[in-house]
Amino acid sequence: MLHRILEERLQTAVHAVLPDAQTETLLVRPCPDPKFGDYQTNALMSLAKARKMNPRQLANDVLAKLNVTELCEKVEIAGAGFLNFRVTTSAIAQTLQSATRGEHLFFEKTKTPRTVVVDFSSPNVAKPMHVGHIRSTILGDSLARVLRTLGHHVITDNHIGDWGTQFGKLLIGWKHHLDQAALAADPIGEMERLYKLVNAASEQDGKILEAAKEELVKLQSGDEENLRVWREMIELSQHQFKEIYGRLGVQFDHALGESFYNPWLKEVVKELREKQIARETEGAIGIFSGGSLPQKEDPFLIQRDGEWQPNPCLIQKSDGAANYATTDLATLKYRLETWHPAEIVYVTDGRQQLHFRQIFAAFARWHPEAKIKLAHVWFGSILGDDGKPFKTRSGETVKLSGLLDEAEERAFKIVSEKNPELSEAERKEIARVVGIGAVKYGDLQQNRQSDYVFSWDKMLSLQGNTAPYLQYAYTRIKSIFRKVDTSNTEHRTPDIELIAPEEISLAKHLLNFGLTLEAVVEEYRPNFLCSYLYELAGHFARFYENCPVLKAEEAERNSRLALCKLTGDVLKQGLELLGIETVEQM
RNA sequence: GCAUCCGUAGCUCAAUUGGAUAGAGCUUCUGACUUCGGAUCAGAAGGUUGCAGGUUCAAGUCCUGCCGGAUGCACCA
Repeated sequence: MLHRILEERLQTAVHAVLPDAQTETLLVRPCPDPKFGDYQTNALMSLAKARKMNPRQLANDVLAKLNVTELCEKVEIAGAGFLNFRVTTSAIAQTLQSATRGEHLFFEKTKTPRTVVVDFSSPNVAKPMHVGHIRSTILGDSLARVLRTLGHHVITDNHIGDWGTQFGKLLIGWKHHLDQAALAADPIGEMERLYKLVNAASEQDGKILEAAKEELVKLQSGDEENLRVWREMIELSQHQFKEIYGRLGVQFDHALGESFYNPWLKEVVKELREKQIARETEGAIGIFSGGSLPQKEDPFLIQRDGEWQPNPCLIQKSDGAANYATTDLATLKYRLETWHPAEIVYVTDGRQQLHFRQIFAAFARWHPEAKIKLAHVWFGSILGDDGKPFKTRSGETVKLSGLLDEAEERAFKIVSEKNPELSEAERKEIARVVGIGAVKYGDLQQNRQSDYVFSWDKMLSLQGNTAPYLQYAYTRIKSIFRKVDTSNTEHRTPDIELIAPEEISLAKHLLNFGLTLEAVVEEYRPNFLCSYLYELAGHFARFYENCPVLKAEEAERNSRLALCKLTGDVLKQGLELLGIETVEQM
């Protein structure tokens, strides 16, 4: 890509002036404002600062050594020491040309592929999936898609909650209050009812809580009857997962639930005790500070009344049972030994930040030889209009299936209004793609770390910066190609000439696709891709308004057709990376 | 109390991690060719980035102190 070549030239020039300069910092980025140029670098300023040089003087020296004559019409020094590149339209056209020949789609596969495990979604057995699961599911899926497309070896794993203490209560409910008819009609609803029933009862009555704990112990020690019920609950839940993931188009390579790691839990605790990373505390076993980290960065310390107090991570409860942390450590070790990843990405909500800091720090002490990047990709909470954690008026969470239903219904109403001549089946299919796309885009489009104010209208919005806007741009392109005689394939690799300003800015934007994908992976933030695609659709819409394609003279028409084709390809690929489908017409 | 995150236009959010004149959408108002698909496009209006200092060529972004909010802090996951 153009910016890569500029980067290489810049690095050569800088090394001619400063032989010891660090290459990684010499980056070329798109200009924030086209009036400055197409690409810029600000690296010379920090370089000059570190060496106490005059930044503009350094820029001058570098510029004298810089050879980009065949790519740029001019390179200017601006401000405190920016270097602004104005590239020639023929250099842009050549890049587009190579794309029409199928050599690339404005991105390059990585030269250093890594194995990356992406852990996301993680719903609980016997509970309905609700809006809270959507962020993890969609974020994780999108990150996995982008990583994979850039050439990394990705393993997705759904760490299902199938082994928690909730099963004690569920077992009590199942044995004493099960309504078979309700279970047949709505298994998740019935299991949820049972859980709530017993949970409420156990808050009133300590005996019920005790009984629930006993059922749990029986389950975990292999009681036949309890295992049978437990398996049935999982089986019933699988149907729900399958349905939701099917609708969302999300697939996992593995779905190793918490129960999968049960056989290793004792050993994890034993090893950690032997290595003196964990020790007994008030009957339980916990991991304490290793003392190697600065106190402020140590996740096993907390400041209380001006003094540093232990903040242990418990890996075994006083009743001898393991917990969440134990399972996570066993999981980590299993993944490391099974898949040998260079990186594991955990997509969960931000409330688990301390937990993961502890897990990562504990693992580093447990297996100091392991060279692995552990990333907690966290996201904000879903809030109601009142700024508090989101609940419906009756105190329920919004169920994911209902959300998706409503999204499709709203989209169906709009499609039917706009295109009543389409058959119902066609409108249903378009509504599915548009509705689900809107929900996904609404989520991915914002910075994941921001808290999330839930609103039906916003989540299901079909106007403005939304998936339908991008999908619509795509259908306009497809519509053009329906009107072209496709038996004449001449338009596929025509000479591309960029003359109109709308053509040029559209073409320039296409070149930044790869840069965007790299940023998405670097920061684990698909919203960069959303912004990119939204701008791309905007550039296309302006091009479309101002540059007739089919009515143009042959050479110009072929050039513009090629531009349309490439825009369509990038839109489709980009949306696909967000997990969003496209339709030919809508 | 301590920790993490946040406070940006009337509302909902961006801002490529320290870069140039803080950008979008929604809302409001004005306009557009007898449409290569109007689910579109152009324009206007809207800001002391919570407050006060500091660091530097440059601060929404980093540091300090306040104010306000969310979340987490020992046997839930």
